[in-house]
Amino acid sequence: MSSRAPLSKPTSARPRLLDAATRLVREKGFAATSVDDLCADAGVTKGAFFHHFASKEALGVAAADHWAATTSALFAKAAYHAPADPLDRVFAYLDFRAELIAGDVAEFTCLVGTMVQEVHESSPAIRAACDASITGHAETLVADIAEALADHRVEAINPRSLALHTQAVLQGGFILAKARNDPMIARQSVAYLKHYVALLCGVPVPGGEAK
Amino acid sequence: MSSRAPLSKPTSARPRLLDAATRLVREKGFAATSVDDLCADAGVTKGAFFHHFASKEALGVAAADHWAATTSALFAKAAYHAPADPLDRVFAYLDFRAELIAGDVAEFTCLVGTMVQEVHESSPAIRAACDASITGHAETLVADIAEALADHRVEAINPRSLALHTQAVLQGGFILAKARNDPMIARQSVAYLKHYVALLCGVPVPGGEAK
DNA sequence: GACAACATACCAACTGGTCGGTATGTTTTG
DNA sequence: CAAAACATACCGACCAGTTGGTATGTTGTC
Repeated sequence: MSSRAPLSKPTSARPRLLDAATRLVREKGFAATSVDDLCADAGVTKGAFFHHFASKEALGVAAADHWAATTSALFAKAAYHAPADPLDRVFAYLDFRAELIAGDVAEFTCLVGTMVQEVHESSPAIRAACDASITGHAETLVADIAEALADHRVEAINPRSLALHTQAVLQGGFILAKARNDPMIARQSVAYLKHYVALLCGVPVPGGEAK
Repeated sequence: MSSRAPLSKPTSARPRLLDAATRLVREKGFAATSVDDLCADAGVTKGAFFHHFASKEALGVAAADHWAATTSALFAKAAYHAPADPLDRVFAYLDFRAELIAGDVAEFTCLVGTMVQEVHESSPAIRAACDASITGHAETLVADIAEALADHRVEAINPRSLALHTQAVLQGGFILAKARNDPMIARQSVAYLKHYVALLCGVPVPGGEAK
């Protein structure tokens, strides 16, 4: 999608605009975030914006790609990969996701989930970039889930489908957190998902379960 | 909120604007739907719009209230209340929700879930109206869930919390359906939720479970 | 029951401001 | 000095909201 080489100095306009988009779009949504807003937040002029991005839509695609890159780096280096047992890794992943749900709503919610809800019909390019981010992240869970299910002789469940379900639960938790202005419900939904995986594999849910 | 007596003829501007909002906001989002768009779709003039609604935000609140009223009427008369056993009613509710997920994305997704994602920070009034719609619907599930859990000696689960979780799963399914442009993932998430409830209560999941 | 006083429902034209985007510069860098 | 990386100034379209009006009731009073 982008053959633009990121060889410029790190304080250049492009990365600052992507950071601004990551912040502002999660706060206000894509349509309500104007190009002027982004420029003001990033401390660049409109000329710089349209030097780096052909259109606002192109920025949306780049922001989704940027989000995919930064989140995949975050999850790649996270500690939940450490446990030797696959099921423990799945539990650790869910615990990690629950830990991330804290503070202000705009800080823990998902950029691509927010964007795709608005533009899924009007912008096929942004929709595809958001899909790639969500589906790509789900794909990183498939191996652990598949091993965990196989270890516990669970045969009726498709690992890829369950991985996508985990993302649905997270996205839904974010929406209810926004509606109720309270992160708790999102953490609780992750806890329910963890409980489901435990029941599925016939093990006690690690770390208590009062809800 | 409105002391306006609905004595006027049924083809007046107000209900047609609410219907237009229900349709257009689900397609394009709240910010991307202009007052002119709404007027054109409803076949009324801008003067009529601002006669009935003080602002675009006021229409958003009214649309959320209208959504709460129409959906609660739909669910109140649905057949899933028929089974004598509470757990069967919960399963029937989830089957009903899965049945509704069909056709074009904008036809089965949730107006208030879409709206609240965009305006949760910028408009407290719309956020509260959307919260009331979601939380109010979840509340209609609490009694059946509580009875079902009690019948099967499940004590560690709070019925109200589980009711909210069902709504999170649905909202998350809608987002993934938008991202992937495919309703299947949303129906599948409801199937996972049904499976969870079955495991929780120690009964076989009714109606098969291949995923 | 006639008529003034008022209320509701709507309309066409308009306003100030903001939108995404462009044209044309100037500065920085290899 | 050439190209990339900006900055300034601007454009037409569109935005939410306002204006001053009309047509059609409804209501109170004698």
